[in-house]
Amino acid sequence: MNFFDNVGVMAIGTRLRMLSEKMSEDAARIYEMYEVDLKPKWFPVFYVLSQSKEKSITAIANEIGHSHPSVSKIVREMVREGILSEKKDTADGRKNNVILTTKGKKIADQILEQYRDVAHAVQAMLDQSRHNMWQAIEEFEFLLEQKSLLERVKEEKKQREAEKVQIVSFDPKYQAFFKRINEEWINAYFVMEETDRTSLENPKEYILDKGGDILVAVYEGEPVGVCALIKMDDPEYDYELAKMAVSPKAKGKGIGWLLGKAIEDRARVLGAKKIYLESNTILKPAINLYQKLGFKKVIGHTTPYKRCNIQMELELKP
Amino acid sequence: MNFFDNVGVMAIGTRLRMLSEKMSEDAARIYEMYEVDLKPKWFPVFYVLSQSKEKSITAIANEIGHSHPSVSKIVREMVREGILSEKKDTADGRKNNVILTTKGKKIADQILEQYRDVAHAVQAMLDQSRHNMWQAIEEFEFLLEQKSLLERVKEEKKQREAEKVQIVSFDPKYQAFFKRINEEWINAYFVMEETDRTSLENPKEYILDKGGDILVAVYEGEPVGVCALIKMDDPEYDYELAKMAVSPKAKGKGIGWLLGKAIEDRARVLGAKKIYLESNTILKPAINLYQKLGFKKVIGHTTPYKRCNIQMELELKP
DNA sequence: TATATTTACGTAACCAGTTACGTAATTATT
DNA sequence: AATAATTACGTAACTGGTTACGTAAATATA
Repeated sequence: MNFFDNVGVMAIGTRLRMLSEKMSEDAARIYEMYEVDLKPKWFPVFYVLSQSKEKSITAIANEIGHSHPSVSKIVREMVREGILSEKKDTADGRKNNVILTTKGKKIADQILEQYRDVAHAVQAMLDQSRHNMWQAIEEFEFLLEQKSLLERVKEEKKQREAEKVQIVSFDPKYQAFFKRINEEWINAYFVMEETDRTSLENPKEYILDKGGDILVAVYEGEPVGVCALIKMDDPEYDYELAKMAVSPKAKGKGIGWLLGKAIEDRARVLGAKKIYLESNTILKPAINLYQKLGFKKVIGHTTPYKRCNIQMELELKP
Repeated sequence: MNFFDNVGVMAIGTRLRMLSEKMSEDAARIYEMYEVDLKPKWFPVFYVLSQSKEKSITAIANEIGHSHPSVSKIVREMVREGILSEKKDTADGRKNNVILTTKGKKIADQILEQYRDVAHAVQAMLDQSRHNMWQAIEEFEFLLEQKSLLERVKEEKKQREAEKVQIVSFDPKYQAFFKRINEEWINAYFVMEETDRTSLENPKEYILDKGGDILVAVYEGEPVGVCALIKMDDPEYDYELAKMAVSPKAKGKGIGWLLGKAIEDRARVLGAKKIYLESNTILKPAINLYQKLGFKKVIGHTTPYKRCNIQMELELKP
């Protein structure tokens, strides 16, 4: 079965399951060999009860990392075999406290030698390995706790896709996209204003010819995002970042960030010291992005747009 | 959940299963993220078919290490989704050849990026670990192939129990045991002969007083095996190993070997150069043991016992 | 004190695998 | 050519877990 050699780490989950199955198979026969009347699947429940007096179903479930119905079923089976006994908690009528019977305690004694032998055998295997599996599992679990596999893969995807995104200068062929993509988000949250219409319909006249710039994010040949840098007539600010929009189907590729960074570079080339923007706090992902780009909130500026309730600036270090 | 810290490597199987479950959980959402219409459990089947043209159910099962009913079920599901198509083998009417449909092939193209991202993410995790889990699994599987966990545990058990076995000199209190345990195996396979009766009933007179010896294996205070060294009146041999018997309930603890080794030492102390024995080839485990102890078959000796059809000797190096 | 929320736990249904078994086709043997 | 053994595969039942959901008890809140 050289399947795993070919498919590689992609199937690490499957491989783990198969290894665990192979080991559990032997487990049943090991119990038999020691004449211990315990099903392997009972072991975790049995173990925690052998270490403590009585425990409720959920307490056991939490300790061994099973769901409570699973523990419930296992306990029922073990009660039927006379290994455990149940009794309602006197203080809390919901709780079903479980405890080892005399028979159960006898098994706990018998099983001690089995523990020792199995632990020795497994330990010997681990010691013979160059890569210690027990510690490997521990580390792997730790890493998964820090960041799930899903998140890790998501990041890989984003990074790979970001590499396929190109930021290019505006070209008349992007005019329709530039207009549509901005109208979309404005109409979704607000209403179009006159200022929007003029600049979206005549970007050359109202943005480029005035010394501003427009950048377009292109993914697989298609425009997926835009951002404008508009020349301002202000003593404090040179340029305004505006008309930033990313196509919904291209979200999650880090395009906003790439556009923002490219606009920042462009402004720097144009000799700007500070850039300005206006937005609305209901656009949470946008505000978030601006913050990640380094923009800080400022107050005391007037705006021609009704929809804006927040102003931000970014100081450009050369 | 510090359960595993307490119970240790005993629960390595359970721990593997849980880790694999945690990973499979994310798998479903990863497929979703890539908009690939594939259930994670379909992946192994899908993968082998994407690498080859058509394959029969059992061929797939063998390759991915599943049972054939499992593959059969998965294939049915995938056919229902239009990912695979089946057609009877023309040469062999029993075979059900499965192949990717056009839709399936399209998925195979889509999934390539997912492979890459997942492989990268997992590889990054492995690279961050001091103990590489992928290689650890590989090594562990290799070790299990060499010798199963069951066998390893069996050996541990045997060794531990052998340590609890003591070999002591004969004492009249073992007389009843000496007689009974030998009668048992003789009656099971043969019939008691006059020579048996006299030596079993009067070991002092017929064995010890003539310069021989009897050793008893004691386990947890109980006699569980015996072996006699009988002085011979022969130009070639000094002593005969005889009346070796181990209690059935104490089998598998290596008691025969311990007795044999102890008898060998005893013979050496008594100045023997060679020891002799007679047995019957139907007693396979016994012959096996004698061989392991170093006895070699010899021919040309007469025996007072009807049941014996093989003679062996062991040369004692000082 | 009445009501809403949370907690403990059991039952039911599901899931992804298995083993057991039956049937039909093929291959080997007499 | 007839018969036996093997192989391919499907169905059914089982296994060891899960999630979903309902009920009853306990606790928090108005």
